[in-house]
Amino acid sequence: MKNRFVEKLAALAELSADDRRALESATIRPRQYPAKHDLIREGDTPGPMFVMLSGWACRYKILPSGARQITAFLMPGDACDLHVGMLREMDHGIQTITAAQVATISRGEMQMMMDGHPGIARAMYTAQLVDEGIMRAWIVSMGRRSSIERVAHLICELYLRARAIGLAGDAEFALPLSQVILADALGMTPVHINRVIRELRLSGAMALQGGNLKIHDPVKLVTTAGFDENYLHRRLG
Amino acid sequence: MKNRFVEKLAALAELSADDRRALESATIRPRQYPAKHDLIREGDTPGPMFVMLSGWACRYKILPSGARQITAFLMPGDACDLHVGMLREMDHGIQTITAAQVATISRGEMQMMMDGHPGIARAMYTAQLVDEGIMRAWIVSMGRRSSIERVAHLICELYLRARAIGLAGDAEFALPLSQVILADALGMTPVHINRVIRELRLSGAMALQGGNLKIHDPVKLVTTAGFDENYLHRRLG
DNA sequence: CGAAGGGTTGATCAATTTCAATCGCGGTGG
DNA sequence: CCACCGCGATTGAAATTGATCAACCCTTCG
Repeated sequence: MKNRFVEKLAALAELSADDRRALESATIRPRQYPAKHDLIREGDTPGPMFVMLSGWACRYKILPSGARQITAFLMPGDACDLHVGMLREMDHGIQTITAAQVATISRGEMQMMMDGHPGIARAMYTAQLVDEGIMRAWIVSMGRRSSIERVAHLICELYLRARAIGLAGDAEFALPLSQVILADALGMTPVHINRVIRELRLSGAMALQGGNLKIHDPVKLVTTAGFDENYLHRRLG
Repeated sequence: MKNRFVEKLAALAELSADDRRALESATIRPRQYPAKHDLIREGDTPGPMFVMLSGWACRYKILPSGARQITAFLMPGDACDLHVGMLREMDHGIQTITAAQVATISRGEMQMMMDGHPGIARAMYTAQLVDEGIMRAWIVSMGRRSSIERVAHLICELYLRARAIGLAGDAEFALPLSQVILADALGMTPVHINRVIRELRLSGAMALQGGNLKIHDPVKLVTTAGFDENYLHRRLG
């Protein structure tokens, strides 16, 4: 059973066997959560760092109107909030989407690990930069891409992220996101998401059904998304 | 003449006199750039860290269609890309909006400064967290706020940021952003920005003219924005 | 069996973009 | 000195995207 956290960091920076052991022992005791479980809520005092070992989660914010906006998806291997303990309170919540195994690492423990393992520190900082790049890409999508481009772009991003951690097949991966969740992430209505997905299916680019996404025409998908994978900064080989 | 960088960091974490001296000497020799000057372009190899000492700049991305999306505004005191030297190439550009004084700090120098001055390290990490909070707030705005709410929300953010660095008066501050730039930041058309600004003026909430923004009715502005300043994580007095 | 959640579809409505023009102002070359 | 140019702001009208409202279907699950 692979440790997705170690896998992901190893893809971002060179890790020694010792680095890997440290990361593995820090995440040896994950907790299991059901779907739709709040790991932390807006207004809570920040606690330890979360590490997703399996399952998906999201950051989200609820507006006064009751509308929800998802600001990030967390996939296996993703850690969140390296430094967040410095803040007084959370400005958003984090909730599981599927059942998930989540490890926690205290701020002190993480600090010690990064002090003693420069490779880990490098990988964590790079992961942070990638996350920021993803946030910027989301801003670009929301601001300047049409609904069909937005959906296609998100699918491209999620496919590459899934593939980077060994969760995607050749042109297919498990995408456990309901249309409501996609709508909340992309700033659209579920109704419109549904139509856009149909349009992408009819165009032959991709198909999403039963939590499984198949990319039928990668070139078409990438061009309709205007996707440039540069921002994900994946290390070669 | 105040050093806005030191001011800003001091507002985020306790800084000793020695910390301040270190920051000041690192930014003693800023360069002057004209408006609309690219500090770094998408595709460039990342260089040193930039520190804005005066003037405004923005991060931006150009899409294949030629459309531009601004993903962040940089104001005096803002530094960018603490760790960005780890990446192979920039996934976006940074351009001055007004004439600006910009200091550069090499990655090595910054590392040494943070190693030797824990207060500086704390302040930098907190600044980073605030920047991430701002990005998330932008995503929320673009996804789930109407155009008038978006504009009002951005104005609230910029006012508080300006005030935090002593650049805002009681209910007024210099906002050197053209309607085209606001449009590129908020994912709208300049035409519509114009109408929304008029609407906000007619409602008595605020007025923007000649690069100066006056808040006539703070309560109205905040409520139409649905603004919650929590995410800016400003330290108490 | 009934209810709930997720997906799908049609019809209508509203927000925003697009297109097209005009205006004012500061700079600049003749 | 002044006509001309370019940029930013402003306004109107038409076109379009995506939201809203309202069903209906299917599957799962208590």
